[in-house]
Amino acid sequence: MKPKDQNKVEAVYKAMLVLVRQRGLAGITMAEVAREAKMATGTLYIYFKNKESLVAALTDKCVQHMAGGLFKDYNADNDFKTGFQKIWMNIVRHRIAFFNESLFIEQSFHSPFLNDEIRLALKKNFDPLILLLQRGKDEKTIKDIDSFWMLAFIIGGINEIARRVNYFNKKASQQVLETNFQMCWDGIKAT
Amino acid sequence: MKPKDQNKVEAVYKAMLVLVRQRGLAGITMAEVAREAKMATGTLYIYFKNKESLVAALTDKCVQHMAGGLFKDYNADNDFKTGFQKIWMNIVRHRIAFFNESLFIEQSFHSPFLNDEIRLALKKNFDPLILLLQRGKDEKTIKDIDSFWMLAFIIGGINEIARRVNYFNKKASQQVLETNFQMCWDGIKAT
DNA sequence: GTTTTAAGTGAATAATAATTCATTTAATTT
DNA sequence: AAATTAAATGAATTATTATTCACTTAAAAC
Repeated sequence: MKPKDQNKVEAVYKAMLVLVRQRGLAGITMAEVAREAKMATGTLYIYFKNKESLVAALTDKCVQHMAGGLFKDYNADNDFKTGFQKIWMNIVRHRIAFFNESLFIEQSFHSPFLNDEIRLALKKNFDPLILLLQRGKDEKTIKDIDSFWMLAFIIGGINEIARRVNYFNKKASQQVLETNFQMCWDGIKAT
Repeated sequence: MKPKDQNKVEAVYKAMLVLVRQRGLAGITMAEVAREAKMATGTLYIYFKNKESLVAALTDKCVQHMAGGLFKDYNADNDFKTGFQKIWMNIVRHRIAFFNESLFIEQSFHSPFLNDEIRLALKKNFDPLILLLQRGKDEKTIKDIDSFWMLAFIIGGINEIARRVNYFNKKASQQVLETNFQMCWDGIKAT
């Protein structure tokens, strides 16, 4: 028997991300996705039951991916600022490199497809970061501000960097990232 | 002759914003928009040539709206921080109150519809703010950081506040806004 | 109050897009 | 190397959605 070509699933995901970036979830058809992924329309339906489950599967994958790597190279023994900077850099680099994925999540968030389970998973991504912030507050290293809003401040800035790198075709050099981190840090550090 | 009911255009815009918030640009049909706006499908086509021009018209309107009010109650005689805070508050309040409009712009940004003219108009919105930042840098009140990135820092934080207010149904009290402004200010102020 | 004109209606039609399926292709097994 | 099995194909079908249009309604002109 002829085995399933597992590369195809990846090819479909990649095609979706490219097309959604270009035209939005509103603007793509299964035929286009198949063409972009270099396969026949019918083949799509061997790997995915229908459009809805394709969107759901990719959303899930992107959400998973976003969670992994958050604490990469993080060392709990480091002082708070060092650890926080590590994580900040991890997030910003991920958001820049996988901007299409953030975008896709964002779009599927506002679609007839997405369910509450995925919404919750998205929020849970940041639980470890909230714990870290608590440590910083306990040590009086950072301001005593509700983590919900402090996280908004941190993540908002990061998101906008990724947006601008992608929309305005800017390069975010190490220099630029460090400058941006400095603004973030000065914003949250205890006074 | 029977005159056009100009309220209908507004009703259609409102319906679009409500539905796009719920289901995304991908998930709405002209029939649904008409139903939500309490009119027959055919009536939509009296006011808008087709779906594309409806999306374009609403995007344009939202972009215009976002620009107005940025400098409301701003007094150039005030010291830099006072003036900046005024504008920061204007933006954050607008983004919260008209979150559906930001969302719609965002979605139409990634659609087969949007043109470069609108993209440019969006960017130009912030030109006056960039000028203001320059003043702050000249006076050495704020850090000497490229306005492009400083604006990313400022606007990113604001956007995320608006998102969280809307998605997590949080109330952004004056207290919360002031705390958030403080983080932003500490981030950009000269050290 | 009759005529005229354009708005408003919603079922009918046209266009587009999702999904299926008869057929072909290519691994694997015997 | 023939038989078997499931993947792959893409045209045909079905479903959905945009758009039109013959008709109705209501305001304005006369």
